[in-house]
Amino acid sequence: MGEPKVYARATTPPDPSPRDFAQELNPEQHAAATFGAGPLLIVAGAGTGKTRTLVYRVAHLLQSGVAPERVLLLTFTRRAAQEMLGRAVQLVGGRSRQVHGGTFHGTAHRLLRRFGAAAGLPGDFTIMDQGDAADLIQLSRAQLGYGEPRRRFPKKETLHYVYSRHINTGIPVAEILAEEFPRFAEHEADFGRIYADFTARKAERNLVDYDDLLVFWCLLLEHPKIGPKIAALYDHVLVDEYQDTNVLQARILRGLCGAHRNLTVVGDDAQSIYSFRGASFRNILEFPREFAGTTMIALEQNYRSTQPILDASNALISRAAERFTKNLWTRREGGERPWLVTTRDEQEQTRFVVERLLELHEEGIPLRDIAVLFRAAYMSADLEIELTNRKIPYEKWGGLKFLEAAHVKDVLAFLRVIENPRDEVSWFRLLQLLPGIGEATARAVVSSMAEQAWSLDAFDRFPAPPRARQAQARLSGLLAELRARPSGGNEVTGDIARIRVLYDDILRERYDRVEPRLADLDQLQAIAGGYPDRGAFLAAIALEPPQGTQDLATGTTGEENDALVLSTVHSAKGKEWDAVFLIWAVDGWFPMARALGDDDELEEERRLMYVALTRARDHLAVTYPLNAYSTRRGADYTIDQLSRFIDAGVRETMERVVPKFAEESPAPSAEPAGGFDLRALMQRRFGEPG
DNA sequence: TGTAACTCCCCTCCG
DNA sequence: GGGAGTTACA
Repeated sequence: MGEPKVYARATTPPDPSPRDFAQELNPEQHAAATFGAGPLLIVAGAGTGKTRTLVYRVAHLLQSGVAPERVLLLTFTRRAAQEMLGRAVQLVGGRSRQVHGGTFHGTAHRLLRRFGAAAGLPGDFTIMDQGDAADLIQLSRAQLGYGEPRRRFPKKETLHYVYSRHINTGIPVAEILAEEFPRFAEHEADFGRIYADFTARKAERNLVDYDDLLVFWCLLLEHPKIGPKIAALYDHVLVDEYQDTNVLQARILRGLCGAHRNLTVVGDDAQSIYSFRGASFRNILEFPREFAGTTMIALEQNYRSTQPILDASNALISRAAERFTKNLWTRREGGERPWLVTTRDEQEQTRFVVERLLELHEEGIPLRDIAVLFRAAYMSADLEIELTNRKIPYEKWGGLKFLEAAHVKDVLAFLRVIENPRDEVSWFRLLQLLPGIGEATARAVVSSMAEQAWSLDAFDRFPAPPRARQAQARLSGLLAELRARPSGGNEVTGDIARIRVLYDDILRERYDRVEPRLADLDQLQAIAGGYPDRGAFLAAIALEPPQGTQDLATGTTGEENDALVLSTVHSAKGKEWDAVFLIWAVDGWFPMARALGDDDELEEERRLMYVALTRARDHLAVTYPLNAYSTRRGADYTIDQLSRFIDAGVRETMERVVPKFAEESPAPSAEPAGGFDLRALMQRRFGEPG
């Protein structure tokens, strides 16, 4: 629902004749793909053909007569589902397209539009993203009188985080506060009051946040009348990346599969990296207990990486405390050891990465088969500048999203109040765009509109301060005009164009860096062209936000332009490249400073680094600078140690490298506390004379 | 009383 | 580069 339809062909070719999958899979993969009925847990290490197995399992089900629309495939991103179903088409033909595939949230959305009314959820609800939800909580907070800056009170993001954590994990708020925010424990009752208001507010305003999508789905499934109806839609449910699901999602699966128990989940506990979304790797560890009679199949043969890369990865993860034991191995011969690269500072790290990737490129590796990974999006800033200077094309995945930019949210707010006149968050945002109207006035207007059933008249009549009058009239005229025009007919782009007649001037006045922001709006307009109506556009953009710059490129699919990939490790999940660079492998960066004091978080950082290393097929380089500029200290300082995860055992599996240019300027004076033999490093590959 | 301009501070990961 | 907190001004 609501996504642009992209079909490769106008007509479907005849289904291929049945194939013998035993020839195309290894014994474990084959057993998993052709498994019969009942709960199945596939524990699949990195690069062991997890996706392939799942694709073949879908194909097997269809080939053995299961109707495609009775199969549900839940994946981490919508794109992953499309990719898998596309591959299933190759195996068993176009029927695979009718398999229901998508994310938990996307599927929840589809089902709620269809069945939500019966449970008291109107069909035309608006989906809020995380920022919107926090803004709405802020309104609840102000309403209840917690707005005054008296004692230390949690900010809206914290309020929302605790709420979301409670919903997704089922842990009582008091417990979350005690464990993670002891300084706010005394405010527990206030949290409760704010959450009650927030929940009521969402219901009155017809707003639904990410957590609600799952909660409502879960509640519908547990509804005596509607639950069985939804559960009866599917005979088989398959879940990818199970290690990144939370207890709420597990509960949904119980409701969905309780009757037939045909549930297949695939995952790798060693790659669980989404605990901040309430996911727990214990979910996958406990699956066999949760679903009695589970069959478990482990995939350990790796088809991606060379053995030296696997050796380093295995060494890294072997320190993890709790896990299904598995050791990756490969039949691939040879391969060089991963490089551990010491540089003097960030600039030299950048220089190393650029020179080395150009070298690999000259050896014939396309840029798009090379990736630079990092813990957090901002860590690639220096590299991006250099790549731009050198005119090396790149695309960046993850990090600060396009949709979080203030000017984009502004424009979406116009569309949203047209779609849902009760959208308080968007009204609040729009009102503050008018000159002379700030938080207090906006709040007063919104509450008076709430009393008047959110009619546009109510907006028209409010006594704006004199200098806002003209803008008020223009805005009112625009909204009336857009609302009068029925949505549809591919005209969301037109809507945005009209909005911009009014808004571009506001943008110019309020923000700096006007040109790139206007360019963002051009892109937003282009994206909107792919959707049939405003509702579909707004839902899609909330549920499947464009992931990187590539998604925003208009018209092209990216096939013809060869570009290096820069990505956060999180966004690199499930992907692979011929050559991978992991930069900033230093304590405080990776693992991040705030994880250092918490064992669970530290373990997750370790798994995250494991994900990073296992993305590489042939070449892997882990780099770290010895000095950094710290904004906190306002000065250069020496880094204490490289990432604690790269301990002696891991270093043994790696080749130590110091870039040649390190010698062109004075070497760092002191050996870092982590304790490497710098002189030995200097002798390596790059340091050797000639 | 409320807005707007100013300063300071701190900064993950994502559906 | 944005949000929270502070201050000057209508």
